[in-house]
Amino acid sequence: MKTTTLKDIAKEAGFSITTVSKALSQNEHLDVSKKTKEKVQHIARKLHYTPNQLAINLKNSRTYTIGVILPTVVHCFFARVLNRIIEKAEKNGYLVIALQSNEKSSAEKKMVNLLLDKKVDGILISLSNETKDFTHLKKILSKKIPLVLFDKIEPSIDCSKVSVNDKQAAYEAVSFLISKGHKKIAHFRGDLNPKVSKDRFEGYKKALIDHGILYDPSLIYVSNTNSDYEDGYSFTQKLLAEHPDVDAIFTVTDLIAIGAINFLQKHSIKIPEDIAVFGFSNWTTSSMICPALSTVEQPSAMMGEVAVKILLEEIRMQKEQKAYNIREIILPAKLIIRQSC
Amino acid sequence: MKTTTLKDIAKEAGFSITTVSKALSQNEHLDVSKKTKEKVQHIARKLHYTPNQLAINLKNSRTYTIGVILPTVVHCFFARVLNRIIEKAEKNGYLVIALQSNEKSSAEKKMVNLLLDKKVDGILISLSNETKDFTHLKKILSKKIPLVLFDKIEPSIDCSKVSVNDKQAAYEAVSFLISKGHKKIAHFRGDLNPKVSKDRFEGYKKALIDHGILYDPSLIYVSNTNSDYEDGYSFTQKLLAEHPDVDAIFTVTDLIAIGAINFLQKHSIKIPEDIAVFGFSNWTTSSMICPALSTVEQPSAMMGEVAVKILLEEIRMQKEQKAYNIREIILPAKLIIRQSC
DNA sequence: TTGTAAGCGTTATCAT
DNA sequence: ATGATAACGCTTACAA
Repeated sequence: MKTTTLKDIAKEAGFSITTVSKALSQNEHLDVSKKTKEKVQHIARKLHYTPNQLAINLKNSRTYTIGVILPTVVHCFFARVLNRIIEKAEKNGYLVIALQSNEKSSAEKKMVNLLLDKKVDGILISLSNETKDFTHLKKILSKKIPLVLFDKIEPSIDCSKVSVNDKQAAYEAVSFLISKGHKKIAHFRGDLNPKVSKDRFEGYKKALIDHGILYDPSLIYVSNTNSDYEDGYSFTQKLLAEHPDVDAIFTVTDLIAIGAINFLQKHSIKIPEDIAVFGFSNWTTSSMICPALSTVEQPSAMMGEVAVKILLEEIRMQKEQKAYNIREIILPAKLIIRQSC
Repeated sequence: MKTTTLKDIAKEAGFSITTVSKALSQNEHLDVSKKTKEKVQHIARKLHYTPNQLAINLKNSRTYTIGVILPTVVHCFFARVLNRIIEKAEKNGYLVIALQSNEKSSAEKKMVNLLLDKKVDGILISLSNETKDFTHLKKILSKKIPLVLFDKIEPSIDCSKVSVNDKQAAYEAVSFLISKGHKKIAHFRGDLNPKVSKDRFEGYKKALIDHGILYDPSLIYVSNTNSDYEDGYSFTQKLLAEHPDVDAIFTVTDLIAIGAINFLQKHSIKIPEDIAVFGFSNWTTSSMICPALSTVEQPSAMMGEVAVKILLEEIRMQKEQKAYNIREIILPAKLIIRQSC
């Protein structure tokens, strides 16, 4: 069964396509007599008319679609962000095309092109760890497509950004450990590139220094594989061998922390009495293991919400040909203290 | 800077739009002289021409976009499925619009309409628990849009389906518990509606019967809130009060099992010596808690992969006006035995 | 109040 | 080998 178009309605109603279009338009001040309007609308309903979005898209050069590129959806944090992005976008009449870079810069670039081809109205990106060249982002901007970076952002790019104050959160977490009497605090950090990893590391260092504890580089272990959990486990083993007197571990992610906890438990080392553990991210898992992991709660949903909100505003401004200022939002994270410290 | 169109190239090259279109087309046997072709392609590159997909979409009535509706992305299983769907779709030139029903039937219906309006080429749905009326699915089919249901499927709908053999997996899990000597096995099940919950329950029952154990309805606890974890915890408490001699618990999801484990641990009940626990779904968490949870691994990625594969095939057939047969794939699940039993 | 015609950017058909 | 024209379905000046 062929889908009905304005033409079909026009034929049936005995009006021109134009009049039918007007009669069906939301636009109130489009002179059509009440009678015609009703007749047309009635026929439209009878024939199950739905406007062909493709045609409207072409006409308006808008798709009411936004694209999202994130490292992966199989990750609590990103899943929560995406969840809120989809919800909020839909509530505002936008659909979301989701894409995953899997931390590959090349994939990210390709996906930007796909979205540009698709003529999405705006793009949201959480950069891959690997991304060091930003021409693809500049390309988006040069086409005047609104772009908002979130979580993994790049300061040098001239677009709105939403991120979490990782450094501050790490600072607070380590300060908390210190306030509990811990003095020799190891840090299991992530690779150098992602800004978040660097920020958390710096927060750690600053907390030590501010509290008069000497920063000891040998207490730092860098995870650059993708197996956080295993790294947490093996780093702890190594750490205990190298620093038997360590009394706390602060990790860059919960997963690493959980690996650490499992090693400690397997070797009957008491948490937090012998060694305290502090994670970062508040994975679902973290509240369910025992001892439950103290960690930093990142405002994931909030991040998604703010990112779409800004993007949609920019899309609107853009459409109305108005200039808009880019915004850089830094959301606060908060400590969640459980039993592991 | 205005985006370049065929018109711009035509003007610059001194050819008609038609010729330019032909010169740029993939279609080889479209008589254009080698010289013109090269000239046109050169100019196209110079002007950074990219075809306007919107126009092509309108022309072809295709969008190379598929829609996915699932209960939520914030769930290991669905995130993994979605992950693979996105990947596989993209590899085949399709983009994915993701939508979440949050287990609301009304939302699901609305989203189907959104996707239909957007003229997606095909739709993938994992039904919400609440969905009992299927007119929205029939609407999709009546428009000849390929539809594939996965995981939460509805047998009565005439479309392809991909699901997991939940009943068989539950049967094997419970049989395993029995083989380990457990005789009084409780079951924490989910609500009645989702087919998966029913299937797992039936597998449980069948295993008991087949092994000569009397099915005792008082050992069944039904979780119909959305707080699986808490239910697992409180059900265990209740269970121990009502059946102090219970020796194993089989749960409909890992989350419930983890709730149970935490209660048992808090009350120093040994796992699996006093009570064994068997979950279902293999959440990431399950391997990280202690004792690590024995569970059923569902082939999530495989499910996503198979679902898109079938959908894309049907889209192709549909486009070529060929008839196709619907397929019903049932994927096997496998037991993962860890320390909790 | 209603209708004609042009246009969005592309491609297919049919001349030339 | 190249090009004019129509068509996809809709919107919107501009006429009538």
